[in-house]
Amino acid sequence: MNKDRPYSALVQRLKAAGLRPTRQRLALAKLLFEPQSGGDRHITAEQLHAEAVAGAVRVSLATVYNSLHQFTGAGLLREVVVEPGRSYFDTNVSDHHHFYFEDGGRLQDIPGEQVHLEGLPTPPEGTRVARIDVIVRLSDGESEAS
Amino acid sequence: MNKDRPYSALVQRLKAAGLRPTRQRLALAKLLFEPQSGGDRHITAEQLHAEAVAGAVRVSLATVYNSLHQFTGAGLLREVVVEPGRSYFDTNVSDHHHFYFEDGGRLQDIPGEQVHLEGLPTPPEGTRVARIDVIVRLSDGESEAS
DNA sequence: ATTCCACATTAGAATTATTCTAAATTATTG
DNA sequence: CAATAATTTAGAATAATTCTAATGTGGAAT
Repeated sequence: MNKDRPYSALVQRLKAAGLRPTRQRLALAKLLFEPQSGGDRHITAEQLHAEAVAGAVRVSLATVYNSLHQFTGAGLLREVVVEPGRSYFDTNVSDHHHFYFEDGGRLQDIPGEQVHLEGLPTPPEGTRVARIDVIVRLSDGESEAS
Repeated sequence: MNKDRPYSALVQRLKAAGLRPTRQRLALAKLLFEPQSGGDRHITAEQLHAEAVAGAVRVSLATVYNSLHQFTGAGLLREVVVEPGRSYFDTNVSDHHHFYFEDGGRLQDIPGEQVHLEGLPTPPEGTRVARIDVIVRLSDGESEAS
């Protein structure tokens, strides 16, 4: 009784991205993009896999990795690298930046509109700017200047 | 005939950092910080280990990792994370940013003075900004706007 | 509907970067 | 020079991710 109504919006998104709307991709997309379960999220492959398993979705870790990379390639996700040996995937693909809480390893979005970056040199000949990442690393402790 | 004159400047740097100037730390520091061999460098543990071995320095990979982390903790190096699963160590610890060439995986410094970042929100209560990383990711191909 | 086939999924092995462990070595201090 | 504590080391262990080869599945064509 929940097999008959496909999540049409998600199906469309996947199709538009050239990805077959398979059972597992749909389930993962739902976890990632449906507002009630997610909204803006920063999630690792392991975490998403755990969520899927907890939600009675049968999907392998390999498929979670495959899907995350395919979604990223299709512009549905953005990969954020903050620490060596662990990748976060961000469901917010609009232009924005991040706070990173070093104690705890959590990420938080900083809207892109309010931040202005000036004085960057022009990229070398033959290259173009694919993306600019700004990561503000935070530690526990009050800032010193009063 | 090169054992008697210690690289006093490096010895001092290590001592000042609370690290014993051992044979291997000294050799690694030389590779990292001596202008002729290095200057501003972005290097991985594996690369540094290979250089050491090539230079007839007997040092284990574990010690290279240990030393890199100790140097980083002491403020002699800065760790730069650009891609999952690989850490670069930057011998330039002054305030600056990076170009990252996605095709090829190379890093290049962008001097900090010329870049201005405005409109960042104040960090949440109880935290302070440890560092701000700006990574401009470059792909091959000319920028589209003429 | 059934068949077919390219695309997807999977379990488990393999790989890669890094960290850990416990023993051997070495720098420093007395 | 001996004692002590820090350091180094080889190799095992871990962690995240990717690969592989076999099996399963979506959807177009019949």
